[in-house]
Amino acid sequence: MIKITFPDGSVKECAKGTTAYQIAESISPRLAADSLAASVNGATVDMTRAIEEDAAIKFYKWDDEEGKHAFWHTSSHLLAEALTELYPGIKFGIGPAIENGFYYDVDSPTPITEADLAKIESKMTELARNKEQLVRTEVAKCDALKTFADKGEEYKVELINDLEDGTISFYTNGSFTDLCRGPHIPNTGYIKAIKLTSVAGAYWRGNEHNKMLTRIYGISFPKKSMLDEYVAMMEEAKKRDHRKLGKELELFHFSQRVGQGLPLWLPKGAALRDRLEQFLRGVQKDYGYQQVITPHIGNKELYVTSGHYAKYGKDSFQPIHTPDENEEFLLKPMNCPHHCEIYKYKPRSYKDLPVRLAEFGTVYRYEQSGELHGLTRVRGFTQDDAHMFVRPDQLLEEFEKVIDIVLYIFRTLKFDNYTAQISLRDPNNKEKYIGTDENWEKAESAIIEASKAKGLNTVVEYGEAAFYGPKLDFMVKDAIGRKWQLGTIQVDYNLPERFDLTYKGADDKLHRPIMIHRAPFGSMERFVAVLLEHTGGKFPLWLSPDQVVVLPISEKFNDYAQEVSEYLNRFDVRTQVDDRNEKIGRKIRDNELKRIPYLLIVGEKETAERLVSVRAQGEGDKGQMTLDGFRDYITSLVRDEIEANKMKNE
RNA sequence: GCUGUUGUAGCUCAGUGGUAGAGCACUUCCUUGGUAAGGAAGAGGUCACGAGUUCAAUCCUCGUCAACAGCUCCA
Repeated sequence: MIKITFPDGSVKECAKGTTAYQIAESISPRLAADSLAASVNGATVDMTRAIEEDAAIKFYKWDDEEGKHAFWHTSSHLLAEALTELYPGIKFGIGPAIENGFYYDVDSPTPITEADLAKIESKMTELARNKEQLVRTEVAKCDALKTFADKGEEYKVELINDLEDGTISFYTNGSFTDLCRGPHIPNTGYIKAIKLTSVAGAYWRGNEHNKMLTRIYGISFPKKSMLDEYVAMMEEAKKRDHRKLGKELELFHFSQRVGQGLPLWLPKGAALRDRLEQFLRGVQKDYGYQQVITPHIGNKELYVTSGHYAKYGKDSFQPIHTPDENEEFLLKPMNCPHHCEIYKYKPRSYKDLPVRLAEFGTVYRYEQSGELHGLTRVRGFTQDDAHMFVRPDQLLEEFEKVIDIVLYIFRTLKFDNYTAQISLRDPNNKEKYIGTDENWEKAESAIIEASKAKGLNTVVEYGEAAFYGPKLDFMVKDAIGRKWQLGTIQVDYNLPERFDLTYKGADDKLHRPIMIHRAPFGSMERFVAVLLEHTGGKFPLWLSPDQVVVLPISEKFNDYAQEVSEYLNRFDVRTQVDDRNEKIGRKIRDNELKRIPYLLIVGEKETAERLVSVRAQGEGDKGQMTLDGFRDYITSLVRDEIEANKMKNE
């Protein structure tokens, strides 16, 4: 342990290896921490210098987030310097490092477009070669204000005004001085490869009532080869875009005439989705779920009762009126109220609980037009929804069971790169949520406890809860590194209250059940999208819309090919025949590109001896098999894919 | 929703103030083949939609719809 004494007399103990930056961060997330002169184990240490040195060393280990952060942050200063020289009179907003690179928001007197990026890039490269030091100066807040006010930097002035009183740090590289708390890399000479990726509009401070600034995005690396790798990766990611693959593999389609964000599932897409549904139905049956079906619309009162109408009513598809205008119905934006009514249709005993109601429920939400994106954000989608009504003593166990289902699904589909996010309410804005503090605390601790019991690697996010309860969200990264929320599990004390749900206890009194909402896929649409990008369209065998295509060498063998196909289909192996008048090489190419898992080539020899020549996707020729042999082979592969991960939860 | 960009054949894209082109896909014919593109011919478009400017608009202007990127949002 290292004992650190700060000038104000406070003492902090840190594990050895803790970086100065981490220490500074842990004391105060704001600028004040930077200028601390701390006493470490008796000796005085300039924390600012220590932070800079940490950063300087760390970017060499490129897998270190802090190091990358410092590197990209310095790059944004370099970008600003280049802009200062190229665009006199330009004003600066903020210029942070982000997950992949950096940006700077600017207000330029002359517009900056994609076409200007090359010019700015070469200016940056030129400046970087000067190996400019990033020089730190510290000034009083009032002096800082004056400096930027004199230069007409209205955005910086606004930022400084929001800072606590005291000393403020500036960093200067070449002709550019910025308000900044660091840390940086030692000099700009380390930035060897720069790519400005795009220009976009962004509102000042993210508020659409503010002025729109120009945001210039870029990424930089200490080596040219690293940039090349990054560019190659982005190109690969583009190939995996689910919108592109969905078109190529004929899975889904959007029609302008049907409407924005309303996907049409094509036969192959529907087959894929159907497989996923059957799979989940099977799992849920094992866990004691009961399937229900509810209508696509519901009386507006249902949502007034649930509280959803007050919260989302005006931003939703507007009510449908009966001809006599006496009643209003909403397109179902969620399934919970319907399921509450199913719970309520008869008196429940404590012996009946948990009641687990599942439905592939299609819901409609009026998402902002600018937010729609392929299948990941749509206006009509189907949730793999279920609601568990449990007694308080069952809450934890039931929650853990749901986690088991989610993890089983992730294992089966090989989603290894996921994170579990505990989404709690914003402690500073409690009025945004409904329900009592007591219930919120109970719900939050149930989620935290269950996650711990299951050994999940979790992050906690405040302000991410639903308005009626906290959530455990499972996030996966897509091919381009974007994070998507898939599975979600939520604890809810509020809806049972609002719908007056009860059960008769052993004490012959009425008690209130607790509700768990959950959707392990999130929605069928989003799940298929993420699955597409995850697999690049090469679905596991059991999910493939077409599992096998039979390729006759010439038309003479079409009859036998047909016979093979019919035989396999009888055993639920999804098989087609490619009887086009094309050469075998052509048929192989086309079907490989369609990512068909198994191709069966049949010619003279196979027809005579009732065999098939097997070719596995991406693996080439696997030799000949008898019909029965291939059937056994493929059905056992399918069985293994689904069963393999099942037992690991115990 | 906001800002910007885009919309030409089923797909990927050229192109022009005087009503359009390529490659792939499609159809027909030739070819009957052994593990990633055989050959020939043909068909296919209200140039997203609506209005305006013009002798003339796919092209210029405005509006609508949709897609893309970013911001904001996500029960």
